[in-house]
Amino acid sequence: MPHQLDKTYDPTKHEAKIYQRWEDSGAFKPNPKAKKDPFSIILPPPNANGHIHVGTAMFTIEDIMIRYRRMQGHPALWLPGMDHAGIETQVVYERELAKEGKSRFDFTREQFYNNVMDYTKTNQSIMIAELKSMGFSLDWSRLKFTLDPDITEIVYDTFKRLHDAGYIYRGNRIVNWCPFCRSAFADIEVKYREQLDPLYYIKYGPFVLATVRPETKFGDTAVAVNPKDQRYTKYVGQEIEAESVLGHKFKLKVIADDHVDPEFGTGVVKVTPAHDPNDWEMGLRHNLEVKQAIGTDGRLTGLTGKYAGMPATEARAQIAHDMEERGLMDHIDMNYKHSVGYHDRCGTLIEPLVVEQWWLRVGELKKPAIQAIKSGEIKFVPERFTKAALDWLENLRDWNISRQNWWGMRVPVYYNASGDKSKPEYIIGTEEDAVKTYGKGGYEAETDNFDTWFSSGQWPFATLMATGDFDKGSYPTSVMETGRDILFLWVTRMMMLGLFRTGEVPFRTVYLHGMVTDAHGKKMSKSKGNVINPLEMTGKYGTDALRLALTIGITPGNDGAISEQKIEGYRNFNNKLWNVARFILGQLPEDYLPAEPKLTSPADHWMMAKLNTATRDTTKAIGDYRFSEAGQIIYSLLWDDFADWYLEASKVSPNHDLLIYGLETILKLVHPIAPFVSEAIWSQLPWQKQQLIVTPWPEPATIKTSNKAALEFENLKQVVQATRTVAAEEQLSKPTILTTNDQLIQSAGLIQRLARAGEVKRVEQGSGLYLDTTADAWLQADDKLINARRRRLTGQRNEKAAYLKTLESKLGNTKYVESAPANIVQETRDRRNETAQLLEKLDSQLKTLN
RNA sequence: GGGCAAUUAGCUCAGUUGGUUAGAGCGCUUGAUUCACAUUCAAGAGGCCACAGGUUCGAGUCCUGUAUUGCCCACCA
Repeated sequence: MPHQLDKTYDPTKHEAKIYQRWEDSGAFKPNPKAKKDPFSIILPPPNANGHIHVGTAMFTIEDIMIRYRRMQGHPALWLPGMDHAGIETQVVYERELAKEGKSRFDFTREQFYNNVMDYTKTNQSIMIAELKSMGFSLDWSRLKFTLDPDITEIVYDTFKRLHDAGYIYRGNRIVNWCPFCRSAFADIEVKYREQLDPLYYIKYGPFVLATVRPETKFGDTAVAVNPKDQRYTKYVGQEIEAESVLGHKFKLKVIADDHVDPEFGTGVVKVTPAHDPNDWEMGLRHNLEVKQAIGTDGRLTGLTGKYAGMPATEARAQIAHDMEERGLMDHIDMNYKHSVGYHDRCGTLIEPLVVEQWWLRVGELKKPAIQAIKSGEIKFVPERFTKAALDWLENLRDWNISRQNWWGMRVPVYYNASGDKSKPEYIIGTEEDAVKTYGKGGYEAETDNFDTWFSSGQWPFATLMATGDFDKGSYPTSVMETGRDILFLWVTRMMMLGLFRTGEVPFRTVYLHGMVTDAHGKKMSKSKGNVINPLEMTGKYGTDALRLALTIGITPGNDGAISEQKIEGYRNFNNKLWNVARFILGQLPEDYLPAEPKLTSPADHWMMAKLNTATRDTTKAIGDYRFSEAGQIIYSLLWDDFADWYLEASKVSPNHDLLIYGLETILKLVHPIAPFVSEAIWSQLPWQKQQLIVTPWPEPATIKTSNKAALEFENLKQVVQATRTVAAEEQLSKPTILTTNDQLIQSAGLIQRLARAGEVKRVEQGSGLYLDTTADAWLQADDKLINARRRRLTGQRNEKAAYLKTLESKLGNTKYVESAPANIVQETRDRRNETAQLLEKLDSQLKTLN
């Protein structure tokens, strides 16, 4: 019997080897022989621009589902991928460049792209190694990258199909422009921050009006008032003359528009269609000219005279100052609080600008997604996100899918530069197509890239099409598990694009996890210094410890706190499991082979019942996405039941087959959450020829357990615990237990050992300290001891008496007896009887003291 | 402004459709320990389940309202 298990479990000795063995054996690939329905999850592709973080480690949830389904006999596919993550990677890379005092403008666009590609590829291999170290049973043979040629081809094809269906258009509209990235962004990529800014009340001909942005006044093409505002009715439709900060006079139309709030400022607003989304809308309604005062570089344009070339932020103060000098400033409110948009990736102030972009018309596109949610074809865990997703989709406006960044997937468009007006303005396709259409040199390639979410929004079907799994039942995928924070950014878009392209939902269930926070529920951030590095933790405590810490005590959709202390606790759990195995294996005879366990002692029946219940409950919990609960059930099964009671009991008379059966069952149950330690122990079982990862999921045993026998052990436990309590409180050493119960006597040796009792004696009539159990057992005690216990006994007695009273009044309530379910009422009756009996014993005992 | 969470032991959190005297881990107190594990064992203390109403035989759980905290969305000249 090879049972040279170390005294403690050392994860570093096992993990890498085990992972290698799993991968080499092909266990991560969906088993073609598995008979059940395919189960598939697409890994949300991590951004290949750094190391994994605790958020990435949360994909443990997916591994749990995959391992569980694999063991259950489903062909389970977990498909890994890597995201080029467009702007995010570019920003990270540019930060690196900045450290060397460089920027992307020190390179050609092509050089830059190639450098980022190298950077990404390097990071990818780091990332892959780190994902492997987490124990993730991803099928690496199917690894995909968002910029792979086959993926790109599929994304391009979708784009063409969308275009042909009339969902794509190119338009010159106001967009969220980031002057640092020199790119437009979607509304959802703008994060608003509340801040204080001066609110300038400037003189505009006959008006005084409030503005935060005097620097945009060169782009003003009207002044607006509310149509109902009596104060200004006479001006509506007129032209006013005002003085420019540059000295000259100019004229502006006065328009009436409902958007203007008469209560705000003076009720007059300058209208700058080129630099404000609302003004843009007003411009459309009133057919106003669009004059661009700020360029894509964030600097003032030629329109602004001497201010041209000045960054907009600087220009503001300068212009305000100059206006004051010229007497054009009425006053300044320095306490104006409002929220201002910043680019969520690079943190630069967003400049609304009018720039031509590619747009996705969502009006029709979103309908099937809305329908799929409403009909329940796509379910959310937790459920409350259903409404959030619906609301978002219903209010969704056209999506700007083009980006002017340098790192990304190019929009596959070629423009007509042939001078031949009979040819189309642009085509969608390859360069070859462009040559065919426009002739050599007769075209210009689009330089815009796709919004990274436009391509990753196609990830489920694109990856499966590229690997050839699409038609083999892996699509729709079973579950999409990802962070709550990208519900709108990613999940809803996958629904729209997936349904458009395939006619089917991309996934049936969306499971959203919350954010991982520090020990006190605070967001982790470098500046706070509270970041937990998953690799540091797994190195110190083992991967399984981290995985358990990310599973237990964490609720779907809610933030979950994690601390080194918590991880350490689960390291201890793994060590406990290891030592349980060490202990059991150490006592097996040479050449032991397990047989079907026979239940002989009450402890056996009790343990078997516990194992069955836990198996059933764990299975149900995992199936219902209650992973935390599953973890807790197993934790308690191993530690509280198996180790603390059954193993201890087995020391008196071991039942090897049941010990092994219990150990194996626990290893199977815990494997999805703690794969390494369970596999490490499993590999020590010489009769097990296949790896645990591919071993069938346990089912409740068919062997009959006796409730009566199990209950006997439960009684014994209570006697033991009650004895321990008294012994601990009164500092007794080896107390004598008296009992009138023959069954207890049969387990005398066991009780003696577990309770550290001196003797267990059969008596005709009990005396001494009655142990608070349903078994008839007493602790032999002299008057001194009983007197010492008197206060406690009285307390106990009063507690029972009060409880009995509530039970009796409950049963005295006819409404309760009539309307509560029969089994609940019966339970109450049983408890009443038990309590009454107990009370009687306590009373008679107290009487002997008087 | 709209929405969603959360509020339960000192801390971090469970508590599945309403039904035992509300649980866990950590922390704390006391004690133990050659015999699988000090990454251990045993025992203990600690809770008006945020507050106020309501529904019900019965509420931590359902409803209404209030407060505090966090998040999301929209608007802000």
